[in-house]
Amino acid sequence: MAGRRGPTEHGVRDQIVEAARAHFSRFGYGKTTVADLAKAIGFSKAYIYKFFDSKQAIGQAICAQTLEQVFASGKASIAEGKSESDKLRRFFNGVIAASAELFFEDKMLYDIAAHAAEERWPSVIAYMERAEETLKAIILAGRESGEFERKTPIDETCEAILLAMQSFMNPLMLKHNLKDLPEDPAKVINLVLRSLAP
Amino acid sequence: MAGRRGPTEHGVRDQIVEAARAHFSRFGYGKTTVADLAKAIGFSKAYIYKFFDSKQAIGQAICAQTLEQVFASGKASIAEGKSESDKLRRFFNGVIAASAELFFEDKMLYDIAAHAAEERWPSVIAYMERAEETLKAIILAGRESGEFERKTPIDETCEAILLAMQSFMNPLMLKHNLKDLPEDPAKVINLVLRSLAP
DNA sequence: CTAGTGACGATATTGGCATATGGTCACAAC
DNA sequence: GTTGTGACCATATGCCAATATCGTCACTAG
Repeated sequence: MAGRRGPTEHGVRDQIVEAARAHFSRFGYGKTTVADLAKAIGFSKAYIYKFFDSKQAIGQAICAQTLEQVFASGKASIAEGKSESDKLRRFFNGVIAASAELFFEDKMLYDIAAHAAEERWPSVIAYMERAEETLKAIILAGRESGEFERKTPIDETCEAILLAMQSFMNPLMLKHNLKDLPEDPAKVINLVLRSLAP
Repeated sequence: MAGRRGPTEHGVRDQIVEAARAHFSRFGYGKTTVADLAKAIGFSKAYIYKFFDSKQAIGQAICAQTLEQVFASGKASIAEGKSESDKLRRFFNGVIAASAELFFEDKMLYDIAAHAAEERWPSVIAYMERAEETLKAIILAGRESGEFERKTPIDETCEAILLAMQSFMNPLMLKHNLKDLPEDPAKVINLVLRSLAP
């Protein structure tokens, strides 16, 4: 994990993350100081730096946590899918719905994610990689069952789909596309499914 | 035309636009004052306002001009296309190449376009509408010739394609996708063409 | 050794004030 | 009528000192 320090497993690290999540969510990243976090957990500011390289590293941790939840939401939506097409549709809808909810219900955390996307933080890279893995599994299953075409190289297919969905998957871009949810992503998903037809 | 005033055809209007283009390009929108423009054309600042509602209206004009050139670049690329698929590919590649060139060669003007996209200025709406028209013409021709499928409603097809290509067509989003040009858009175009297959 | 901190330097950030800028208007010249 | 402007106001911007914040380090306690 980038930006970490000291003992990997440690109660204080968890306390820091917990306090950071609460503060970032309520006051925003910019308006909370690491002194605030220190006060919240009852230690000195210097002690925080035994566990994290920087304030930004704490931001990374919160962002990773947040994106993890968004991703989990998409992953969970897959279960209800009856076919691989359906699973693909539900996966994207799930992720997008969770992202949009984050935007409306927890704007401060959303802004961290958007900033992370802009700066290409590892948490966003990891999030995209996991999305790609999940997508790949669905498509391979669909190819196996004859639901999808098999000619196009699998990696190109996955990359292309994620690029096409980028406007809705990437928090930085999604925020400019909120007004036509969920219709717009549905249109692109339909296009993607047409492109997957055997 | 939004933000305009006074005589539609007028030499001074053209002078203003010309001076604005030169100044915005060299110093940026923020760093050029309307007094600068007035001085450049040898009139008083007040006279500028006989032709434009606001400084932003001048920015709109420059942005419209810039996007017009980008669009024209894409439109011109179509001519060399041998098939409708080829035309579609060339159109997007042309637009994206022109946009990228603008980014690297005329960053100041690019920034105006990106800002316009963020604020949904009419010039950007018009640009997207023209792209949609052009795309629609190509697809209809392709449907006519049997090159493309005909089941999907034409408007949904066009909207979906533009949404899928948005990351590269929209200046605001393109700037985050410059590092993998032209491979990344090519992947999405391939996906789009697969989705159009009969 | 581990847990923990106060004090410190370097760098952001803020608040207020002077100035610059966007935009209007009444008016002059023709 | 059209062409053109200086003077003006309200707001935005730039600037600079005071302050706040980040991050480190030497150090203490057990």
